[in-house]
Amino acid sequence: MQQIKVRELLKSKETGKEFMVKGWVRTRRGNKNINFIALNDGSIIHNIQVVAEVANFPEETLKLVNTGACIMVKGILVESPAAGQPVELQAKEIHVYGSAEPETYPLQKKGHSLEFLREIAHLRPRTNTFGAVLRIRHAMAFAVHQYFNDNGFYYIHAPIITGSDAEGAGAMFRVTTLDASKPPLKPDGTVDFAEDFFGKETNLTVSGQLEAELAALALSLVYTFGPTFRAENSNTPRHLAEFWMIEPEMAFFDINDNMDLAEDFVKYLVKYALDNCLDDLEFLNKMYDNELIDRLRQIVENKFIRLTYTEAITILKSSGQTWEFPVDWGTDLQSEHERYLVEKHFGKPVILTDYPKEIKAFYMKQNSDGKTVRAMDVLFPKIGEIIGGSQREENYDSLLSRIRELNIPEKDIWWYLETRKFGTAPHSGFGLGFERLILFVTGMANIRDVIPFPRTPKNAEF
RNA sequence: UCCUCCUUAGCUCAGUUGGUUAGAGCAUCUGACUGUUAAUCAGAGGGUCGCUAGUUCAAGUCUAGCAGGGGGAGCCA
Repeated sequence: MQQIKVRELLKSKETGKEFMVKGWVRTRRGNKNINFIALNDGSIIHNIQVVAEVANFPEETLKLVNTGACIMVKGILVESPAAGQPVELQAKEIHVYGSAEPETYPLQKKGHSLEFLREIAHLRPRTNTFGAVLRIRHAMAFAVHQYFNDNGFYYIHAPIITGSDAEGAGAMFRVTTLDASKPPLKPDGTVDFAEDFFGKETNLTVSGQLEAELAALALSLVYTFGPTFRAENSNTPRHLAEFWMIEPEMAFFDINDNMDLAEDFVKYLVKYALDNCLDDLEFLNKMYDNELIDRLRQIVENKFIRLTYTEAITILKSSGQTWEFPVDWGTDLQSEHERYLVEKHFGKPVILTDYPKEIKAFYMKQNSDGKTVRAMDVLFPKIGEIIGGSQREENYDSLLSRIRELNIPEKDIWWYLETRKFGTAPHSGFGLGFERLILFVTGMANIRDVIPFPRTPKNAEF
């Protein structure tokens, strides 16, 4: 007899037929004569109700069928006489793969706080919430590849170990095989990285963008999707030390093409979730955020607002709000300013462009005004910046002079400069924080609850 | 890293101006119930009050330090 997933079984019309399911017990209840077992195998948020006539099973077997236990059930699928489920499985045979002692199993039938579940991240995938989040996370990863493949993009694997910190996106984690207690020293007393594994100082990547640019200037449309590492001491519900980032890079795209792509891409992903994960979204909508599904629909249906940094400053200055941080042309926007624009003033996602060059990265293309660059940030309600991108500076001389202005060591990125020397092309790209997308789509409030095993300052457990 | 709040039973929390034996709900265990839906009902067990030091006749309660966690800020995705 072939095993069937709960997801298929619940849809099955083949009542009267025998099936085998395997999964983990959520609850068992009942009386002397009959037991009801809610069984879940993670294939769907719903459980199959297994009905066991107590007389048909040895006492020891049913005693082990507690919350958390892993069991196999063979039984006849029947229409359920009671409300709550369309079908149920009339058990003929039950085998316990692994019991879960009720007194010590940490997950109970009742709800747990998300903070507590973070402490038992090895068991939290067994909860409804994390089942839903992890299935949605999978669906979003799949949809990312689907979208790009359908639109002629190629998936590039950017290196995870890097020898440069050219983007300056943040503090890095060093990668070394040197003995930390007695590293080889140079005559001046500093560590001699020439003796290290790669013969130079290396770190974990903070961005695959520069490598993606190299590939875009050959394959035209590319994207990366991989882990990214930032050693910043960030303790917020929106930051991780290890997270996943999606970075498309497109030759022959200007900043407007870039915005069009970003908007279309994000809407595709949200729509994909609504079309393919509605069971899980309905659960999250009910348990955590009553406006979740409405908010997702609004994203898909409405055009994003596009305005320049300069226009945003004007709106903020004339808003009549009192700010903790003053608004002035030339300073970066603070969270309170971004939130006002997205949540109060417009009430929908906003794409801000043309920031002052001083507050943006060296590789962004300068506008003819000499003051601003073709940057774009996509700001979302609740989570703030979900995408950061720009048109890239493709002119060799302009890029080089900006690199020199900022004292970026040329020897580290000679290869990046060479792409502008040989067959340069206008191009653009952006980075989408995958976990921030999942935060938005699931309605979860803390980024540690949308990745299976979060890495944050002082926490690398599991 | 800064600001702020929190830490009491397995979980979620209450605990008065410092006062004698620290409570509740859920979970667990025992019993009842012929179809339950986070089943219900009755009973029972369960505590180094985060750790350390101090103030006091007396500390869950006040003070300091440390640890862990939440929220806000910065950095950013």
